[in-house]
Amino acid sequence: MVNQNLKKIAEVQKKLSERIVEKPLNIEKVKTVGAVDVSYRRNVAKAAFVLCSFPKCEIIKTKIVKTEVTFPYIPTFFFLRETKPILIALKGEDFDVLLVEGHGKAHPRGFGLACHIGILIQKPTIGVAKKPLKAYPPNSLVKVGKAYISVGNLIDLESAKKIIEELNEKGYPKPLRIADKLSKGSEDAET
DNA sequence: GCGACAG
DNA sequence: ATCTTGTCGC
Repeated sequence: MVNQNLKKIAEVQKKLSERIVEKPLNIEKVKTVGAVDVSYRRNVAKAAFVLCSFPKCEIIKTKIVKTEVTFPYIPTFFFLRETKPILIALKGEDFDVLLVEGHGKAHPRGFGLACHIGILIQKPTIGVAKKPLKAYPPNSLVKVGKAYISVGNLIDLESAKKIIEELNEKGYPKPLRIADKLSKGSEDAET
């Protein structure tokens, strides 16, 4: 029964949420910001990674990796679908803070995709989503423009908010807009 | 079965 | 997210 497994996974999420470190991040020391977004086409997940300078946000590099889709989308279990393509896209990359398309702590069990990625890579991560989930911990969510921001790992909400405000462009953080556009791009000229 | 929420 | 016709607003 899939639901029983999800119940167990939900318990794991709760347990892992205790390992999230929420602390102020010295923005003066943030020089680069990374961003990841994933799009889908049939059974292929296309993850786009964008690296930009901070706070000027000049694009330093971009990258796209394709992987096979291994899991369906299930609300509040988004990480099952996106973790693998994101980790592959991040392989070998460096940055001071990472923006993740999806919620962080603003999740029913306080452990959205941005937290999951943040625990795995042990670097500051910020969750950025277009819509809020139905339930989330009090004071875990803040809106900047059209984006819903929450803590991923190794940062607090105030620091995260400041960074997103710096990167805000047309209501959404610039590097994620670019990652979104890239991941959806139709540069299909391959074998 | 009903209810239903990131992408 | 993706697919995809039609309609509304600028």
